[in-house]
Amino acid sequence: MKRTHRTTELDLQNVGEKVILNGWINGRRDHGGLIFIDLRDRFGLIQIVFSPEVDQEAFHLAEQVRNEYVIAVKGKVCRRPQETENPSLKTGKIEVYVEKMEVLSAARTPPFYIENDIEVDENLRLKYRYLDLRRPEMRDNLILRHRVIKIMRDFLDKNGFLEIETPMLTKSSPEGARDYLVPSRVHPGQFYALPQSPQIFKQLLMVAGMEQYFQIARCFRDEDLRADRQPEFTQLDMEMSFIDEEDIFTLVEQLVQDIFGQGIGRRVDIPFPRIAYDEAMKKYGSDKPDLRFGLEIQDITAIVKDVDFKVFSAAVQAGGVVRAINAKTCASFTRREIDDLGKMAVQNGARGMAWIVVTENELKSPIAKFFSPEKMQELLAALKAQPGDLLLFAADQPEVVARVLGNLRLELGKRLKLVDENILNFIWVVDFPLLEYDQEEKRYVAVHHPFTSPQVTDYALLDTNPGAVKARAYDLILNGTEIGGGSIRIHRRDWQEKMFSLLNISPEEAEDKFGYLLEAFQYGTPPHGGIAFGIDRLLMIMAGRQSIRDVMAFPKTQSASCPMTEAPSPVSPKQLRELALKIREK
RNA sequence: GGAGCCGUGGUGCAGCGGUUUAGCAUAUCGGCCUGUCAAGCCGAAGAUCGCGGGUUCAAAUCCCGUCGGCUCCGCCA
Repeated sequence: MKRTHRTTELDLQNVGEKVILNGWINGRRDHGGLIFIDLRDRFGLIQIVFSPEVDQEAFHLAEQVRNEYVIAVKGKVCRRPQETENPSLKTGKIEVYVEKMEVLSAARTPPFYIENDIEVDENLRLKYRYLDLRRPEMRDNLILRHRVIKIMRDFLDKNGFLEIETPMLTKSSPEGARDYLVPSRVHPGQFYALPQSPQIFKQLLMVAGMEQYFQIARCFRDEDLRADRQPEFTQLDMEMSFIDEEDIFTLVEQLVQDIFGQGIGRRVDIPFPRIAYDEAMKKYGSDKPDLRFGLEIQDITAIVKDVDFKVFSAAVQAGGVVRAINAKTCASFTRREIDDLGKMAVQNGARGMAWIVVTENELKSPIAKFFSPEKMQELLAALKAQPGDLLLFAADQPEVVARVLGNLRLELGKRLKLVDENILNFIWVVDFPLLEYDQEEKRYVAVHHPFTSPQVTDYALLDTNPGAVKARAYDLILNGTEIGGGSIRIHRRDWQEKMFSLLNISPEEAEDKFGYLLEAFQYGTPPHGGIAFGIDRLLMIMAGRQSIRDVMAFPKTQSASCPMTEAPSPVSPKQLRELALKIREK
C-alpha cells in the first residue's frame, strides 16, 4: 500500500475521498469500541479512526499496534463531528476511517518520548539520534537548515557565484587551530590534514579567474568543544575578485535579509551599523559585543591614576587602565551575589574586583576609604552614579580589563534580564588589528589569518610598530555571537612574504608550507577578498537554540565522541601496519 | 590542562547516615471502556541508587578515585 497523500496534504476538500497513508504511530487512544491513532510523517499528524463497524480486521489489528510502528492505512476522509475538531492540528477538522491496515514495521518502546521539550540526558539522545530527530522540533531544525542553505545557494547563484568544491585531504599548515590528520598509506610517515577552512584554495580559485566563488564547506578543527563549537562544522565560504569591503558588506547584508526574510519571516533592516574594534573593546569589553542592551563600560583611568588605592594607581603606572560598569539598580545585590561577580572576574583573569554600593545615605565599599570626598564625588559623577547603583571596577592591562568587564557586563545583562530575545541585532566589527603579540610564543600572530591585507594607510607602520597596524578585516556579529568573518586578502607575493616575516615564519618555512600560494601570486592575481559564515551558529540563533548540536544531524559530545557509532575507536593492527603507524603506550 | 553542576526502575525527578521492603510522575504490560487527541478507570511488573575503593555496627546518603554527560576557563589563525 503506497501512500496517495502526505498527512498534511489532506483537508476538508478531500472529504469523501479514499486515500492511503503511510507513517509512524505517534499516539494511540483505545476506547474499547473505538480506537484513535495519530499518524505521523515528516509533514505532520492526522487522526485515523478504527471502528469494528467499518472493518473488523483493521480494528483488531489496531488493538495490537504500538507507538512508533510504521503502518500503511487505507480509508475514507471524513469531516469530524463538530465538537470533536482539534484546532491545534493542521488536519484537525478531518479524520480517516480505516478500512485496511498493514504493519510495515514493528517498533520497540523508544528510550525517550518522541515529542518536543523533553529533558533527557544528551548522551541518550545522541545514542538514539535517529529517534531524537523524529521529534518535531529537531525535524524542524533540519528543515530550517535545508531551507537556509537553499536560500544561500539561490541568492549566490543569482548574483553570479560559482559553487566549487575544494579538497578535504589537504596539507597541514602552521598557524591557527590544531589540525585533524589523516595518515597516508601511499606515503608512509606522511599525513594529510583536514581543512580548517578552504582559505588558500579559494584564493587560488581567484588566481584561477573564477571571480566569484562560494562553497558550503565542512571545516575541521581539533580543539576543545563548547556549546557553539564542534570539531567539524559548516561554513558558507565566499570569495570575490575586484571588490572592496563595501561590495562585501552590501552583498552580505542583502543575503542576510533573504535568509531571515525567506527563512523565518523576519525583517532585517540594512545597512548594519559598524563599530570599530577599539571602540567595541573599550565600551563592551568584547570584539563581538551584544548591543541588545546598554550597560556600557566607562574608562576612569584619568580620574584614579593618583589615588591612594594602590590597586588602581599601580595598574595605571604599569601601563594599564581602570574601567567600571555602573550596574544600575543593583545596590540590592547581597554580599554573596557581589562576591560571585568577583569570582567571575578572577576566573576571567582579574586579580580582584573592586565595588561600591551607592545608597541614599552612604557608600558601602571596601575601597571607599582610599578616596578623598572630592575624588569620590568626581568618580561618582563620571559614572553617573545614583542611589541604588552598584559600581564594579577592574584595573589591569587593557585586554584583561576588557575581558573581565565584558563578561561581567554579559552576566549582568542576563541577571537583570536586559536582553529582549526578540531583537535581531546585527553589527559589523571593523578595523581589527592585523597582529597581536603572543607572550608565550614571543612573536606576533595574525588576529584574523596570515593572508589578511593590512590597511593601506598603515603600511608604513609594519616596520616600526606592527601591533598598531589595522587589518582590512571584518566580522559580522548577531546578538553577541560571531556569525561571520572575513577580509580583503594580500594578493602580492612581496606583501605576503612581508607578512610571513612579521609572523616570524622564515623564508624557508614559508616556501615549504605556502610556496604554492606565493608562486601562484606571481602569475597575475586579482585583488580579492571574502567572508565565511558559521552556518551552525547562524541556525542556532534562527532556531532559538542554546547549542549548535541542535541544528546538526549527528553532532559529537563535549569529549568529541559519537555515542551512536562509538567513534572514535581503535583500528586493527593490519590497518596500522598499512599506514606504518605504531600506537605508543601511555 | 583546569573549575563547576549532574549520574537513583525505560524516562524525568524525590530521598542525602538507621523510622526505605528505595518514594512520586510518566512510560510499559494486562483488564474495562464507541469521540478521544496529555483520553479515562482498575490492576501488575519493573531500580541492589554509573563503576571501584574506603570510613562506619550500619552507606543511594560521608570520603577518595574513576568513567560518562553538560556548562565554562585555557585553546579555537
